[in-house]
Order: sequence, then C-alpha cells, then structure tokens
Amino acid sequence: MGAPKQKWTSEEEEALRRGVLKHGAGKWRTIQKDPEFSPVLSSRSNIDLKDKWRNLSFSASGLGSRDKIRVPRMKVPSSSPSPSPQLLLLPAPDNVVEASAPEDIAKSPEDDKTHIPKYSAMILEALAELKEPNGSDVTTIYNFIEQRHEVQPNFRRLLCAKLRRLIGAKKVEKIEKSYKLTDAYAKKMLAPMKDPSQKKKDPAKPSKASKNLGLFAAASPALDAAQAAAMKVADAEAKAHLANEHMMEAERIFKMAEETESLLTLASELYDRCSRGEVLTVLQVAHREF
DNA sequence: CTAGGGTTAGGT
DNA sequence: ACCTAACCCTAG
Repeated sequence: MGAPKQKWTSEEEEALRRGVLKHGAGKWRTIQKDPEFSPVLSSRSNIDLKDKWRNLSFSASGLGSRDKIRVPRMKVPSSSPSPSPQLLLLPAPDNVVEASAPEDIAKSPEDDKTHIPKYSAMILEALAELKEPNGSDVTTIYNFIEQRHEVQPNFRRLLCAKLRRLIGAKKVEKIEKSYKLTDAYAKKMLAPMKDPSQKKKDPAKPSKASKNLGLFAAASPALDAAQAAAMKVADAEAKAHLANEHMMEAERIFKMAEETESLLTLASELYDRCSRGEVLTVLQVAHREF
C-alpha cells in the first residue's frame, strides 16, 4: 500500500558488502550501527541486512536459470566425470574469474625472486579493493582474505609477518594501527590493465547476473573487481559452511601449529629486520611478546 | 539478536 | 506462469 517495496540501491549494497567484510557475516546489528554505514543503511533493519545478504549470496552461487539445483548434494558418484565433487561448480565458465586475479595484481617482475607465494598478493589485493583512506586494520584485511580465499587457520599470524615484509618493501605503509598501500605502489597497480587477452567478458551473460554487474561495471573498473570479489565472497561463504566440520578438525591442528607458527613468525621478523640492516641480539628478540 | 522458513509484490 | 527480491514470522 504505502510503501510497495523498497528496492536496494547500489550504495546500500556496497555498504552492506563492506560491512560484512569489516565485521563478518552475521553481525548484522553491528554493521547497522557502525557509524560508517548507518547513514546509508538507516532505513534498513538488521533483518533487512540479513535477508539482503542471503539474496546476494544465493544469486551469486546459485546463478541459474539453467539449473535449479539449490543445494546440490553430491553423493560421490563412482562414475562421475567430475574429478572434484566436493566443490560446487558454476555452470557458466565465462564468469569465473578464479584465483588468477591476485596474480595479475601483484605481478612484480623483479621484486622478490625468492619465495613469497600468493599470500602477499592476497594482501595487496585486499588493500587495493578496500581502499580505505585511513588504511585497513588487520581484522578487516583478515576477514577480506579469509572470505575470498580459503586460508589456513594460522593465517592471521602469517598476515602480520607478511605485512611487515610489505612495509619493508615500501608497498605498504602503516598508519596508526591500520595498513594501506603506498601511493607509489597503488599507482603501479592501476596502470597496467593487462593485455587484450582480458577483453570483455562474453556479452551473452547468463540471466540476471549481468543486470547487477552491469550497473557497477559501467561506473568504474575497480568496482567491477569488487563485484567479482563479492561473488567470490559468497562462494567462499557457502564453502565455509560446508567445510565447517573440516574447520573443527583444522582448529585442532591449529592448536598444534600455533606454537610452531610463533617460531616461524619470529624467524620471519628476524629476517625482515636484519635485511633492513638492523642488528639484533637474541636477547632483544626474546623480550619481544607475541 | 540471528538463522531460517514462509509469504507476497513486481517483473519477465 | 514462473522467478526473484523484499518482507514477515518464529524458534533458538
């Protein structure tokens, strides 16, 4: 009657996404009361947030006029052609950006010839997309990465160590208790938009995903990436839910790994500081707390 | 307060 | 006619 339906605006959606990244899915009241989002979400209740997030997650992973498999229950078929029945596969191959994204972003030819797997790439990616002017705190970064990729349970500790290294490499700077990309490095990332092989995605996008994505893609390329991120988030959410049991097991291992990890972090930090010319004694290090 | 099932309005 | 998104209700 009075208010037929109040459709969600893109600002509200964006605020919701950022809220989930910052506080985690399920903390609807917290998100709604956060001064960062409350102006945008003032007309939405915590329940509205929850429902909207449910819709977003659903259409992102369910994606489908082709298949209406809502909750696909894989029963480990003995003669299935699919080699990995555990993960849900999207029917449309063209909109799967997959983990190639982080590599693109953090591709620096000459910087570290040593190891540095893709974890640092994930961090840079997270900072680039969160792009908070005052930097993002560790929890925000952690949540972002944890929802987008599946990480080992001890990742939080690794994260601190990696951040220190990135600061040393002048790619990241620390403000108060938050981290952000340095201006110099942020520019380097924005410049190359990859070669023509990237091109446009298939114009024949399946169903309504294109409706939502199209809005943002036209506005800004960065938001486009954020959209892709959001889809990954939703996907990761689903996986995380399914992998709940595995996580409990992982938690047990985490307990064991934690002590080992402390040593690794210590070593990593030592290496970091020594490589910057600091002279440390074992005693100094021993007095440091974790 | 949140999660989840259920209901209805709007759009194709 | 069917599908989705917003809204509502209720148990935990």
